[in-house]
Amino acid sequence: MTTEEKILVAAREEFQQAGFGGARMQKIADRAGINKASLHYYYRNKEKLFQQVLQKDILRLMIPVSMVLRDPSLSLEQRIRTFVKTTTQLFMDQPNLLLFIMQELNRAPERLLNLVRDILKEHGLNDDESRTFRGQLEEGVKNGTLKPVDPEQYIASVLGMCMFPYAARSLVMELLEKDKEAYQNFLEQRQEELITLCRRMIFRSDEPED
Amino acid sequence: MTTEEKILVAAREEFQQAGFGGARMQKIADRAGINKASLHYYYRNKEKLFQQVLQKDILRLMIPVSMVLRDPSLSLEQRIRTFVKTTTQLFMDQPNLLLFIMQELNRAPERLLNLVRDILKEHGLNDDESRTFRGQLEEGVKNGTLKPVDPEQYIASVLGMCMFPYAARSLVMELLEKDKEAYQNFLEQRQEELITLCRRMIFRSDEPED
DNA sequence: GTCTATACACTGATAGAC
DNA sequence: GTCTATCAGTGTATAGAC
Repeated sequence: MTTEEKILVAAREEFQQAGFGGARMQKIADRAGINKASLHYYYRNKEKLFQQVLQKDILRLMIPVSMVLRDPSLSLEQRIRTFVKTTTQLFMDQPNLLLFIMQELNRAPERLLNLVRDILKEHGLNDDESRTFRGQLEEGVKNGTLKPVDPEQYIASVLGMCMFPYAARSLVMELLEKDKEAYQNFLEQRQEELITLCRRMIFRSDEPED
Repeated sequence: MTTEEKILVAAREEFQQAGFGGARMQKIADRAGINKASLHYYYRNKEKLFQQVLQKDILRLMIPVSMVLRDPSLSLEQRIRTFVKTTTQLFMDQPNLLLFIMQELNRAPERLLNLVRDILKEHGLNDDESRTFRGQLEEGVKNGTLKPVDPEQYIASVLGMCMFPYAARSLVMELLEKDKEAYQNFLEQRQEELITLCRRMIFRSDEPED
């Protein structure tokens, strides 16, 4: 692991935990096991370092998510399963990733939205709209295979169901009166249940069709 | 409006936007239209001021939410409707409230969880467990009125569906390719759709029963 | 490339006049 | 209660030796 990488890892931890304003260059240097001056040697200043970290994290979140939403090879059924699995895996691995991005996207939207758009454009190369999540939902509603639903409202719901318990971990923990261990358990069991619940909102039967 | 209140409003805006570390006492003073020294006259230091703001905001969020979850006078059907309506109204009014609390709850959980617990204890005086959201779901599943579901997983899902589009506003906006105005529209239409979707996950029919 | 030492700006907080 | 002036502490960033 190069010094450059060690710095990025250390910086990510610090930025995710403290936010840009609360993060301290000294702490990042400590975590990375180097001197504060070396930090400025690799990344000219705090802002540049932050940009690097944030860009990497946005990629880490947006690429898998937007891919699952648009991958033309997936059936509707498979897409739901894949979406649940992908997000669960991602946030089990990176517990603070989502909230960090939500935070910074909210703090300075104009600075980041162009970046996000480029990522979505570059990695969402599927131009067959009928083979996206949205397109499949639209078609299913039109021909009556699915229960009537606004595709975008449904997508937002799936996003919320999959992501919110990770982003709002402490809040949900308290509302459900669970401790850390019980909540971890809860999240692991959630995958199966999520698929069932997502299906029920649109499918006419609880039985899978493919 | 007293100076004290003006400060709290100004401080909330600044803290919500910049976080504790990024917030500047000077900016709070400017927003409140007073001098920086007066800030310290009313609230000894930054930390105290922050605590005041955060406590008020936690109350603003947790009281209505936990009340809807436990109010013994609500039927299951009514509870879903009320939950959707309450959260929608709250976040339309206070767009940054939820994300701010998620942020701070994540940044320093140990400092805030006791506060949250006290609030929940004080305002969740319903000791008839069978008349809570959880209790009603449990009973419905047991006697077959409802589709089989884990009550807590369902509650977490409803929370996510209602709250996530507000907390992750920019993220969802981009994934759905909407601008600010279109997204506002989307959120207004969402109320109706939310009730339908929440019902479908547990009720055997789309028709309301009461 | 990595260190020590230091410059420089900023911020939270206080003293004291009015 | 509200202001001006100012201090002390901290944090980013750089200079320069090795």
